[in-house]
Amino acid sequence: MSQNIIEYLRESSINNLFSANGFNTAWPTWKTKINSLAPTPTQHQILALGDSLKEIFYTTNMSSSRSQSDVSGGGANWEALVCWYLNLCLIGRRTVVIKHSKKLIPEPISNAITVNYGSFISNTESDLIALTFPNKANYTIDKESICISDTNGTTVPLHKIKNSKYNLLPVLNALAAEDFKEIEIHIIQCKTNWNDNAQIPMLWDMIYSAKAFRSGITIGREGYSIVDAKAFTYSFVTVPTVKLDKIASTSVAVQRVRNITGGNYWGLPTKSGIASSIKEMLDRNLRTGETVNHLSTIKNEISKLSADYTYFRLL
DNA sequence: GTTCACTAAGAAGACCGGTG
DNA sequence: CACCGGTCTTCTTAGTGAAC
Repeated sequence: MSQNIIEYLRESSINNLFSANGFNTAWPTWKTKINSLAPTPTQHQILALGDSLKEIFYTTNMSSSRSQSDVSGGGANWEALVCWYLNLCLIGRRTVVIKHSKKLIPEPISNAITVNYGSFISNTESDLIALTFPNKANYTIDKESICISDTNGTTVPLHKIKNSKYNLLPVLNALAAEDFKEIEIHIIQCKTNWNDNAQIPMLWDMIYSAKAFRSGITIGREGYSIVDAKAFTYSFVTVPTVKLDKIASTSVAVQRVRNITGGNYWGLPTKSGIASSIKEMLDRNLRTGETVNHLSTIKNEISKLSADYTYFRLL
């Protein structure tokens, strides 16, 4: 089966979600809900799942007993659900959403988003990262045909020596180093509750959008910086778990995230002055790379859900 | 030299009740 | 209504040792 490096990265990203225990146990319940919302999925139904992500998320939150394990696992699960949904809407395009993992993020990218506070190197531990790759041959041809040299000029072997597994991260590192200026980086900060945590995305967005600091803080290392990437945004996605009547357009929590570069979103239909549906992020931040919109690319790929895209485990 | 499996330690994260 | 402090579990990563 021919597969380009972008779709292989997407597959690896989704498989990584299922390797986490919390997501794996929640999945059967969510899948039932998703199947009822999109029974014979059309492109419109798939995209519209974004309006119902909160509903899907809450199907595993119904039990009245609120144990500490639900609390702790909730955050990682929400991240994973958002990651799964965005990747599903991005099939066939050149954008991949990755849940933070050293195994899957190319080093030039993680170097670029690193914040140095004096000599302290703060890996932002950002939740999700969306990468849009350029329209170049290496990203569209079969991943087995890629020919790329690393930063030392050595050709990167496509497979590991012993077990012949695909050498994903080294290949990505080399590609990202060579094409860094043409790659878009979008950080997607996920939080389940809104009230308590709105400061965090606000502060990180301030840091990333600031041109200069009085002292001590710099962004990027090893020669890579977000200002050199093709685009950079920072956005916020919440469930939210707070009661909706407590959120008004005048609330501090809303004001805090209103102006961040990538926008603020939730797993509900768009509400003017408060937050947009997560599905709007696709058009706003993750649109480039194709001339047609997401509905068109999903429509083209939808028949492959039972073949090339079984790793979404939708069926 | 490379890869895998396993273990231990560290960090992240959500949420709630109390307070001014 | 915003903020703070405290709790507890899960996930990730680094490290070690064994096998090829």
